[in-house]
Amino acid sequence: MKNDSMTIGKVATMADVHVETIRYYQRLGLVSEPPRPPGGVRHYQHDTVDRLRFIKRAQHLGFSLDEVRSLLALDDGQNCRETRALAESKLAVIEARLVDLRRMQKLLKSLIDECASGKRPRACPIIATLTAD
Amino acid sequence: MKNDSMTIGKVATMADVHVETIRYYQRLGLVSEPPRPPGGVRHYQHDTVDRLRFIKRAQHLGFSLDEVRSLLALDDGQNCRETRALAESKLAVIEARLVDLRRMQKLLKSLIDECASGKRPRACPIIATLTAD
DNA sequence: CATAGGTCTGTAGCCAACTACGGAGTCAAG
DNA sequence: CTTGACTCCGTAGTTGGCTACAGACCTATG
Repeated sequence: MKNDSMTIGKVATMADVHVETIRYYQRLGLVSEPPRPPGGVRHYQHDTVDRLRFIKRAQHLGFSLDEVRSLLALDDGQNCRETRALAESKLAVIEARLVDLRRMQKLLKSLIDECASGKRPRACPIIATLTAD
Repeated sequence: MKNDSMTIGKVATMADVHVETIRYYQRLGLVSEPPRPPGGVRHYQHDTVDRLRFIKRAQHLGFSLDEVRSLLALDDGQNCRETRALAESKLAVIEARLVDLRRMQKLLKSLIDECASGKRPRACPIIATLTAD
């Protein structure tokens, strides 16, 4: 039973961000600001919480707020052709990151195995994982 | 036929970073500074280039310089028990990121497909991809 | 109906990660 | 052996992404 009308403080708590961060995102246009009822305070719907969570997760994956903006545009966008082109370019970025992350994952796993089995003769070449073209 | 002795400018070009960035990393201890021959300039080996590339790639994957430092410690570290614990915690981080990235990838793919097949009835719920717990 | 705690607006400060610059020294091509 | 590009070292400035007030205004609760 979610109350679909919250003040900014409640939204902040639910999305685990500061109130000021929400306002900052509003200034950047990443989150929209509902109209303020004359002489009252703004009320937000639950989708604002989702949007904030999305932003935070995407940042964690290495996207800047500018990149996040264009990811969000996929959600907001109308034009199919544009949306598709954007989605394709973002997909390429994501797939490149997946490759790098999988390399790191693999390397860490083998490092842990080596350690576990007592060997580990020399320093492990973790740097080599991400230096290939 | 790589010349294994370069000045800082050459290293910067090869790693595609600014000279100042290298010095900055040296100050942070992420990259070591070879001794300066009296009245001369420092010379670097190719492994510095690798190290710089690694740092940049890792940053792109959402790791801060502090986190990068501990990844590099895996390469430099001697103690097997420590190394293993560190590797395990980094592995967990990486796997969480992989999950999020795969979600995004999947969503973008289906978005592209929908667009291609002419349908796409309503806005696509890209935000939903990363809002799940 | 008072009052504590939340909201609003604006502006200023902070931290990470660079980036730029000044002035002196070094070096290599011509 | 000059000259132009590069290095060194220190310090100051910038950008992105917040974070912290200040002072006025709302609003829920007892």
